[in-house]
Amino acid sequence: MKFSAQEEYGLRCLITIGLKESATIPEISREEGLSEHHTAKLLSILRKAGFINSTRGHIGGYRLARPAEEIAISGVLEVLGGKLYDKRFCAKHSGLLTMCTHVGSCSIRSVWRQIQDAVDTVLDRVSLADLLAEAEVSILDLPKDRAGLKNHELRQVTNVH
Amino acid sequence: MKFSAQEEYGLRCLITIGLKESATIPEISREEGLSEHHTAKLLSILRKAGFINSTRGHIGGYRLARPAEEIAISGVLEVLGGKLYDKRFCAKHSGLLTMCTHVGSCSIRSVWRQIQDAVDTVLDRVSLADLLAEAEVSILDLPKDRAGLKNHELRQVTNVH
DNA sequence: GCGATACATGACATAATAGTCTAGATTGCG
DNA sequence: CGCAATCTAGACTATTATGTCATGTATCGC
Repeated sequence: MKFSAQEEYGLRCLITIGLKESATIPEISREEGLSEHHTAKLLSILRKAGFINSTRGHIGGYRLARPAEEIAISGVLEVLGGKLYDKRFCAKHSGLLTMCTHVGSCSIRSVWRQIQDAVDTVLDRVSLADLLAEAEVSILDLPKDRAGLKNHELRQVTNVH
Repeated sequence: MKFSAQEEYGLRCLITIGLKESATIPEISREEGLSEHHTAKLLSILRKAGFINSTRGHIGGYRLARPAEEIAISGVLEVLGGKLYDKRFCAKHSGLLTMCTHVGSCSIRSVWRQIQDAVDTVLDRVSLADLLAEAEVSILDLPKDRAGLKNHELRQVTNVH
């Protein structure tokens, strides 16, 4: 069970846009250390899903389509990485058979569902606004705690991530 | 965020062994609808991780290395599919940079951790014994509820999976 | 209008995952 | 012993996820 790269990077891009109100691909790309093409691809997914709006042209860029409070992280992750346990799951895992052998007696399915529920419970409580608030606090805290530290020193303090 | 095929199939194989006390590759392969080679690969992972023991030769096969009560599903899934959020995660997702831009201010990391905790809480409560009990009950229930139904009828009742 | 700055899109290349196949080693039985 | 049933290991292939690239479209300011 893993988070996909698309979930990680896509969510980061969304946070960047939220923090800056408005941002262009080159800006986001620079901030997150992604190529512009890669960034464009991720933003395209977020835009098609209705989380952000785009404006073309000289002073164009992206901004949130709705207030951050109304953007649930669960929805964002679903678009970027799919549902953990979706309806097609069992159909896709019937091995060589056309039908899963466990019809009517699938004890694993219940575990998957429980996990899905637990994850949903966490995610439904978190909106983009929560993440933005957290990011802002962290940035403000930084100079106080770590003023004067070089990058390689910082790495040790924070154990990288 | 997805379950991997290896997690799904590997766990199923373990359940089959638990239910039958002892099972061979051809048996498990038949029950789960997997090729024998595929089954062998999955069992090899489970064996190396110490969940099952193997015996070669004519009357060989696999059996649980410990009582099902002592086999935590969390451990099994970790071996089959890795941790959801492990230490190398952020290092692997720094994009083109050698170091993540969010050192010291990573709001996403906290979401990933919360999800990881929620999943762990669910999984730590479940042992292989719980899954075996559930599987046995389901099998016993079947004839009562669905006696006389053909496969294609069953499919409709149970909505496949 | 035209050039600079942006976004849009789909084909392509690369890497990770999933699953197959070949060859070999071990054990029990007659 | 020699054969059949069983596990073991690792190379190979196919599929999917990731990320790049080339090309095209829209908007603004001059």
